[in-house]
Amino acid sequence: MPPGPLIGDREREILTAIVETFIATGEPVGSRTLARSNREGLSPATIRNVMADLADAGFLEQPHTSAGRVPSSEAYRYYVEQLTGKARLSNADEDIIHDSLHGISDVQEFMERTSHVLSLISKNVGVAVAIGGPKNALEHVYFSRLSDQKVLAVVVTKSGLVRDRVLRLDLPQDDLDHAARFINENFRGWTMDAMRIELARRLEQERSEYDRLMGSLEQLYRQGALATEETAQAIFVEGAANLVSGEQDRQHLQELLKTLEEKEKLVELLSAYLDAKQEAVRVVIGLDEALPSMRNLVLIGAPARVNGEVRGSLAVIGPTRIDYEHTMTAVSYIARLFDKILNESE
Amino acid sequence: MPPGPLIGDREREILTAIVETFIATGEPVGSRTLARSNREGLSPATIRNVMADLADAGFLEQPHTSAGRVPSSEAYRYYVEQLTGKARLSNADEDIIHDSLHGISDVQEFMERTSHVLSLISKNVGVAVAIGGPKNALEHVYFSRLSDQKVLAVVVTKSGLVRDRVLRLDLPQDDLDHAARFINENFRGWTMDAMRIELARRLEQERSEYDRLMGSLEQLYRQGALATEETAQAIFVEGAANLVSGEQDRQHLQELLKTLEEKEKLVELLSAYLDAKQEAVRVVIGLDEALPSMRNLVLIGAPARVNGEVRGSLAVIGPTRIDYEHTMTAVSYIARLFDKILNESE
DNA sequence: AATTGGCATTCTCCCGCCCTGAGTGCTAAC
DNA sequence: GTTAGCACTCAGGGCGGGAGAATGCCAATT
Repeated sequence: MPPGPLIGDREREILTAIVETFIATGEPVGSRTLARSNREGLSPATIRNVMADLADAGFLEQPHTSAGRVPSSEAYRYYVEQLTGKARLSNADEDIIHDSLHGISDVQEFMERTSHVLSLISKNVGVAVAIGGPKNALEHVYFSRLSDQKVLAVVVTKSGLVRDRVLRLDLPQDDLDHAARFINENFRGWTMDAMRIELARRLEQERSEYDRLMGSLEQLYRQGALATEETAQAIFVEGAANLVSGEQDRQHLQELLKTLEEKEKLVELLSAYLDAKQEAVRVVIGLDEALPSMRNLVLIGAPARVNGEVRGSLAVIGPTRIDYEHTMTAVSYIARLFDKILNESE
Repeated sequence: MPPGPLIGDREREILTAIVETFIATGEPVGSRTLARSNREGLSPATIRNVMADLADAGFLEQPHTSAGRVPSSEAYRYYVEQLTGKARLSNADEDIIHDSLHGISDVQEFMERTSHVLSLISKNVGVAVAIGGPKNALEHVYFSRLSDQKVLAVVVTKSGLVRDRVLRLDLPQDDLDHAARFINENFRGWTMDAMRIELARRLEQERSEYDRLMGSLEQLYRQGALATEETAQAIFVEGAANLVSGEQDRQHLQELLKTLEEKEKLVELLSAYLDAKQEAVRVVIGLDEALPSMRNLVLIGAPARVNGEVRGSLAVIGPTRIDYEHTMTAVSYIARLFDKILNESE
């Protein structure tokens, strides 16, 4: 091996071969197996030498002395990096995707279906989040009295997120209508953030003089009628069952499933690793840094954009032994589709 | 044993003892263990005789010759039947429940939290469904144009279910407003079912003469703006991870988790076993009749009513080895709470 | 100098074996 | 009706001994 931890052609080829056969078989791969499958006729002994080097460099690990080698996290990272990204989805997969996502017009529905589709074609866990960030533009609001104590507030944003909540509030329908009209006329098209700030300012300003409209607005505002969480509006997780076959340790499996049920944690995870700036698919290897129960799992995700604006993220969570190329292609395909489908429906 | 499959006092006592220790330990229970724990000093031999009788009657099964006995489904049914139902919830449990369900005012939110609470205190799978049946009374509807091609339709029922959907429809806001006003003025308080039937009748009647309002109504109706599914509006399942420790067979576990992800199947299951007439908690042993993947599981559920009207159902799904008394108490406690909490907020 | 063949060595996994312990069923005695 | 005793059955755990797969190293080969 040349000086330094640099990897030459031969090493690279063998490393990817190891990673690929390990992904395929799930068992530690030895020099003999490798020699057979390798197109250039290298002898097991040669390969052993290379493998020893790779092990020194931290790319391979040995479960025990007389077992084959297993790729380390570093190896997976390296492997993913040198993928061409030129792979295409099979027709069957494309059909599944199009059948499921055809004719959808709002973000939440898209995400719901997407988590399902992703879990289906990746045979792993599909995750999709619809984000209602502060930059979201207000389409309109709508208040309606349900009963003495309850008011239904519906906030619709331009991005197609609908948020309804029931408030404990006792205002007559007339006042509600006035408040809604005021907001719709003054703030349509504003970002939710800007709207809230400006509204708060005006409320402050006119606090002294009593005004019926301002009174209603204040009450509504206080009760959070206009809040759209900065974090997720909706998160969809599907295919948890697929992890059963992979994970060996019973205890661990249980923790894992518990974590997948805690939606907030997952949202954090996604937002921690998938940032708005990134363009394409990102692969995160070693999720246990963020969530200990997720050791041995990887995340393959991408932001979902419409006209460059992030509206959510989608991802597959699976074992390190996942089919990287296929999953990455699928995720990126759906991410692009997201833009296309929601664009034409707006 | 007296003639016929009748069970005497002695038999009953031993049977419940077997069921209880099996639930506690999870291992086949033998005559010796039973003799020790039994308050009246019966010898193992005597117990053996009784056990043989019980086995003949179909209440006990033997995994293999030299193992103890395991209760059959029949035994569990019998056991549940003879429970007094007088048990009270622990303070800790009551606190958890009240903390989680305090101050909730709509059905969907209640159900969401309930599934969580149930899974927490039963340490099994908590399920809760909010039903928007055809008997649901219309509160009001609301239509709003989102873009050229899209219309948001919100239907609110008296029971507090909110259903929004985005339609592909191109009507001006004015027409939408007219349509909404028409429906609200004419049909407020009608059941969704009756409303749809009557509306269809009127549309049919006035089909010949062109009317702008009727035109809009027809389009909205056609697009399903007013449909509230007869089945569930929302189903919440939580605690699937709890099944991991119980189920031994890997394959089976996987099927099980898959089934739990298929919400429709679960709704069917609940509606099949929990009928509106029943008053209190029902225990269903042997779910595999309905869903094969659910062998070895039981369902402990109850309808959730407000003022006698069914608004949903809640249940715990767990292994046959579940703590029946505790779970039944919890389910019935929350079912009663449902009535109380939603009553006072209306 | 890079490859390769050979060989001793080191492990895990699996199979068969035996033994132990728990539990039953039956029979005879109380 | 209850109990003690006893022969019998069977799963599970511990032990031992290959078989098989890999490795590491060394010496031979190109």
